[in-house]
Amino acid sequence: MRTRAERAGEPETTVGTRERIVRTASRLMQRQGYDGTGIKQISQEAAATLGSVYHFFPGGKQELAVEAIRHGDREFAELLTGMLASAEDPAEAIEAAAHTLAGQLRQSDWVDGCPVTATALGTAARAPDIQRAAAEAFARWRGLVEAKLRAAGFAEGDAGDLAHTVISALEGAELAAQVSRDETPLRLAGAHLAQLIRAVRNTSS
Amino acid sequence: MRTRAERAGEPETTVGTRERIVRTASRLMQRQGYDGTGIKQISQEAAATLGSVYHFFPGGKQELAVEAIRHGDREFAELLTGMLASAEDPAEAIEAAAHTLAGQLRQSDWVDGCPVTATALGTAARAPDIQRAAAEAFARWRGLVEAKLRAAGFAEGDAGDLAHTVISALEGAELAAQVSRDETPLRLAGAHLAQLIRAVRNTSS
DNA sequence: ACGACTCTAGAACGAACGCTCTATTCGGTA
DNA sequence: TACCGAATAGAGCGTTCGTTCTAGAGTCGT
Repeated sequence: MRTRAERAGEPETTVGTRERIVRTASRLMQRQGYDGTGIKQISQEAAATLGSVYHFFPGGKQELAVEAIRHGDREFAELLTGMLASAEDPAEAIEAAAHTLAGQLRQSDWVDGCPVTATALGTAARAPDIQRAAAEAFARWRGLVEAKLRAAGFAEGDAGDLAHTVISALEGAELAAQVSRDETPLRLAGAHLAQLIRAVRNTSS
Repeated sequence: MRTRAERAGEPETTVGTRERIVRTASRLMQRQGYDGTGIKQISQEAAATLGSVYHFFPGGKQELAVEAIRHGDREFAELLTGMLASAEDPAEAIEAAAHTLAGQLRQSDWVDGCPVTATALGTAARAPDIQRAAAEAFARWRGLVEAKLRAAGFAEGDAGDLAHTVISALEGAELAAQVSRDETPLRLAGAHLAQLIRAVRNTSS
């Protein structure tokens, strides 16, 4: 069922309670992790009540966390799609993506890292649902990079392998940058990934 | 003051209470994160009492977390030193390191990832001490890789830059492998890092 | 006008949290 | 032997946790 605001087709200025809860949960868990984020904090910052939270997510905190990860997944996938489209050459596009990520991370005062890592880490053993949602997110992002490489003429195997390393390296570099409060890891990862992509292109031609 | 067992020079079979607490805290926080790990759980699994924990760590949970990260730092530095010494060629050594990490991760049923990431993530904004200890760990590991590259003849700038990316990529690949419960990210990261190192060596010669 | 239903609202529950406190045991030194 | 500080031991503090519960407000078809 949709709320009045949604039915009226109002713009994003007013958003449904459920969506507000998911967005808030995603942002808070991204910053504080699963255990560091309380349901009450989520409901307060989302301007919702506990009743609403448990109405929309009868599965409780775990169900909410899964939805939060899926939200972060979609969010980053859109961002990545845009960044990959910024240049025809995949090496250039990925280096640009690294710089964009570095800028956003610095702008948030090194607080907003990967939207799924903090939530997934530490819950993997306890909550298979959360771990699975995080794995799906990684796989989706990898698929976007792979498609970009395939479109640029890379062979199927090379594209898949490179996509794995691109996502891993970006993820790790964002982590290192966040912990060190320094964008150098992301800058260097971007440059090295571009160099690696070009090296693989040359060896396979 | 040291305990009787330590003074007597007994082997690792008996270890002091303080060390036992630190090791347990490091292992638990590695798996469950900072907020997911309780002081009481640590004291129980370390076969110590709450009184002992607060006797050795009057700064409470935060002080204990800093010591836990430092412990993980030293532990991984030793592991990395050994892996880097396994081959003269740094490219081979790092690829071997990735494989070793993959094996250990799989062996722990994808539970024991990086010993500092889970603890540092989510506490960065709240606890500067913890964030600083994690940053120091990353810097130390990077220094080890840089020294290996320098010893193999890489120029200072190239070695430092590559070391950044090696640590970032290994970190991210371990994360991806843990979340996906699949060692492919670590295997590919090792192969690609070796390829990247060789490419840099050739361009600078 | 009216039941049916969705959603909002927040008090209250037991459990667990980090931490403080006092009491007790123990080994080394005077 | 007497003593002292290190270390152990755990009851209990106030707070917060995730969750449940009942009550009310808003909106629809009929």
